[in-house]
Amino acid sequence: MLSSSDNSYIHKKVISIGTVCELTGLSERQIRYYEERELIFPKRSNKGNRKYSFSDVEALMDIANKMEDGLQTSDLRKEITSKRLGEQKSESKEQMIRGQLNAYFKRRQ
Amino acid sequence: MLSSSDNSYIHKKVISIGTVCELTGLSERQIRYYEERELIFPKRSNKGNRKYSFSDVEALMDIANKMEDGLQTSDLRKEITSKRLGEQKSESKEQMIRGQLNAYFKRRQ
DNA sequence: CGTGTAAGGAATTCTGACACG
DNA sequence: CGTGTAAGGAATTCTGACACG
Repeated sequence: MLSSSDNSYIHKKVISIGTVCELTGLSERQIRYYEERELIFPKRSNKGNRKYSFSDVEALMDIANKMEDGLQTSDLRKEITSKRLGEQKSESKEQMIRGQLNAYFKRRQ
Repeated sequence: MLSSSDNSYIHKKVISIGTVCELTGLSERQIRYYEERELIFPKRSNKGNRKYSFSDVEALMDIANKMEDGLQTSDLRKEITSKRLGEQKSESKEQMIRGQLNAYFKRRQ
């Protein structure tokens, strides 16, 4: 029971950051920052250029949505960790609620 | 009955030429030349950079093999056209034989 | 015919830092 | 905390052309 399908190409790291920006609507700054916070893990080419897979792109779109909902990168980091431990359901429910509350108060400002 | 599978990502043109070189072992020059001969059709980014799909990469590896077998780009061009017309079998058989003969004589030189 | 290469320019990407808040 | 930006450098990509054969 895998969450992401194992189509030969989805995990190949071949897309450079500019193209990822176009696909996700995120800025380079945001994408690099999410890497710094260990939410995504691009490969590096010989000369040091970041290379992303389609699954990275999917992950980034998910991250973008959750950030909009008011979650913090630390929340998303925990989510990734707890996914590994199989405790996803209860954890993410809390975070979903917290995010929605955050978003609510942001709009009220 | 499609020859290439329709996995969401295989046809997305997101790979830049340098990465295609790494994936195929071909030079930039060769890849651009095969485009000039209308064997592949990359997209262009806003600023004019070529973007290839995984299916383009597969096509290039096929092209590379056939060029090694002694076929010419014009042969491969015909092959593509005849594929569209559904006359693939007889045509490609001739070309295969021609290619093998060419390769044979090349080695004899 | 198919491919290498030098040429010059334009666009891409990288890092570390300052800024705001 | 998350993101924008200016800075300077290095690597990428592009086109048109000459070369060999």
